[in-house]
Amino acid sequence: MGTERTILHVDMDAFFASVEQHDHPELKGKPVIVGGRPEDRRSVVSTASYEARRFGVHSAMPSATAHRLCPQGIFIHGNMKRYAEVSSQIMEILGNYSPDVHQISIDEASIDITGTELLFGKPEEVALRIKKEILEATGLTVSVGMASTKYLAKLASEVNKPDGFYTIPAGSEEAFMLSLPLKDVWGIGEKTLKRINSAGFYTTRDLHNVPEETLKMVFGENLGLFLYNVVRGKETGIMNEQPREHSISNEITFPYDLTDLYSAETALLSLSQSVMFRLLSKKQYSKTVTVKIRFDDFQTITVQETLEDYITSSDALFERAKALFEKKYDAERGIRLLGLGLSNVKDKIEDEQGSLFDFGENKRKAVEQAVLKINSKHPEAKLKKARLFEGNKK
DNA sequence: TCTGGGGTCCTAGGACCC
DNA sequence: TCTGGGGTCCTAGGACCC
Repeated sequence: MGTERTILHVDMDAFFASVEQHDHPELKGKPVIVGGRPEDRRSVVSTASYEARRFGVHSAMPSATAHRLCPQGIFIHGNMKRYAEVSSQIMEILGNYSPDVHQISIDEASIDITGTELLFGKPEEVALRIKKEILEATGLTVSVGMASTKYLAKLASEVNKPDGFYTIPAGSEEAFMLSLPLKDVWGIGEKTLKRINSAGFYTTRDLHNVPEETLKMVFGENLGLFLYNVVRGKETGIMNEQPREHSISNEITFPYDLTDLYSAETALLSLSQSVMFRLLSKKQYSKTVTVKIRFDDFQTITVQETLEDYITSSDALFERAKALFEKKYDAERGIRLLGLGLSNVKDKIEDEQGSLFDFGENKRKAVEQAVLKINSKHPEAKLKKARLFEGNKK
């Protein structure tokens, strides 16, 4: 006793679409679809309002499909800056109730309110107050789940969406999991569900009937242990630790497949710049470069390389990206997507001595940072490489 | 109607070292 | 001469999530 924790999971309802409906009241009650427009080739839905969901529209669906299902849908490109602004407003409210706020994505967070009863009152009251405060501050509804672990609180928040509140009382964690369809278990996606079904299991109870060792034998050490614990409502560790590593990447899907080397390299140059700017503006470092290529048949491959020294300029990054890309380039295959990422990103170089930059690199780095500074002060004064202009010309 | 973009984590094999 | 394990780093691919 006394070790029970109380976690609230706060999840915005149809976040991007709700922000649009709030900012533009004429959209209220209408099927709003935030994401790519149907006429944009290869674009998808980011968020659909509940009105649009009634037509079967959902996230990640091609926008053209969404348009077919819901011709009266109002398609909006979306404004990430605005969404981020509302998001931080909400996180600030949560921060008033506990120092232990874990933001999971732009529209959800969990907060540990264990032991705050004397300060703020009963947990249910805190949950309802948070809902009310967020509504007053932003005009948006959220769904809140309450349970003894982050994982279960997250599942609880899904139960009465939208504008919901649901508690999994201490002691009934296992019963809750046994009542949950397998497809709703967070962490079991399409592929894993199929795998579980092929092994002859169709419900959480089916899995519950199997000994730990058997699950590990059939599904491997990690997945086996996860399944064993999750159906018992026990801590799975899936949402707990701090991220071990960090990466920065950008990718682009072309409206029409690229077929020539020059266009592909121009795209890589542009990606090198955006990735490097993001890295530099956070004052971070990386020496691992990954190029991602998706071919016209949707086969997706990656080529990766860890360098001796940290990358300090977008030119240097571009050179490495180009070399990696050329290893896999095949003139016979169209290119649908190109991505470029840096992984194992660090905040500091632990050993400056071990990675002295040569003078040229230092100079280039200084220029790069100056450009970045100008860009962030005067976003309209976009200093771009001549080649990018050239690439944009038809 | 073909399938976005930005992430994290896991698996598995090979290299290399002890 | 032919044969160990364990640990760590790296690469490539894949699953999952919002």
